[in-house]
Amino acid sequence: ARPAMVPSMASLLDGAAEYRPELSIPLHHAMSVPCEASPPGMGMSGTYTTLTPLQPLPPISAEVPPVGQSLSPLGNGLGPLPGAQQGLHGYGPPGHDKMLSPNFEAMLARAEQPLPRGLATPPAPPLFCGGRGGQRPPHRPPLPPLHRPPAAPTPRRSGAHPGELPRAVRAVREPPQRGGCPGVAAAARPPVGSAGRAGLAAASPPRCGYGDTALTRVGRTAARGGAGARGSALTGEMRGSCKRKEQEPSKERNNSQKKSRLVFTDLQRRTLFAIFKENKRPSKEMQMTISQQLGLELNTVSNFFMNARRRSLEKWQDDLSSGGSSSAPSTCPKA
DNA sequence: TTCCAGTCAATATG
DNA sequence: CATATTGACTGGAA
Repeated sequence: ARPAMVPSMASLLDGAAEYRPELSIPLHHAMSVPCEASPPGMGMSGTYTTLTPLQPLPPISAEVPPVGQSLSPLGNGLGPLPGAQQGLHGYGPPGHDKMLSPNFEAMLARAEQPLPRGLATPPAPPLFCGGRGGQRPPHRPPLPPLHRPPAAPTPRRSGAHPGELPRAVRAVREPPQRGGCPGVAAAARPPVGSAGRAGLAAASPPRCGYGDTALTRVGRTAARGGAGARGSALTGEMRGSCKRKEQEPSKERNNSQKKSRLVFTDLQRRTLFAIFKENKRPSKEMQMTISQQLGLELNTVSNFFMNARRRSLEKWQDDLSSGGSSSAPSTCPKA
């Protein structure tokens, strides 16, 4: 009983196939998402996630041990997601809400960049140029209240995109870690209490590229008792935000527990971006599936899309205001 | 209930 | 070390 899956989605995430020769399945090279903005010399084609329909997707489960969720691949051979939505529906029709900023592709491009690991890695161009964030960017005045640009009318709750869900999010595979760190992805979601990785992280050199992200965060993550804690556990406490900033910083901060920010693995990031590119607002079911397949929490996935939507917009506005033509360069002109 | 804007703070990068 | 990036959290609104 597999509801229609989004073919586009599946094809969407193609390109990563090469990572796993063993699984080498003819991926639909038809549309590797990112190619458009891929930086020269770096086709992301090689670094993509493969969400092909009906592909065995053991990788994730293997590399990203879901804390409590079983990432059963929705596909052949793999059991249906346990609680899950075998029948995902809700994937917006591909290309549905394309409210991407013209430059958004840069984002994808970045996401698609090959792992920096040892390879010639192009300097990752800043995606959301000007990345603003909470920290007042020295060069960037606080963004004025964003008034949604006409061009990107966010269909509030567009009733969900009646789309199909890519059964896709299934065969996500971790690119071969060039450095030889197999299964770094696992770090993305360290099993609760997986302190073991701490050592690894410690050993790893600090600056690793996205590809290494997983490792990068491990150290702290482990320290905090596992990323699993993220989200729920940390709810509130460590996150001094908005109004809560007043609270004493040291107070609820469980002493030694420094909250570590989750850093998506290359695979996760790419997959998410790829999906985002197709569907800015995946349905809940879809998000759940994605989360399961990627070994992330639903909140995380949800946050990702939320941030992506917002940031892609900001980026866009930014470009516009900068006088940049919307089709501006994928790279941040400013700065 | 979900989404968003505003923010924070951990990370990544130069 | 300074700055940029980005995942996450909060309160409020729809």
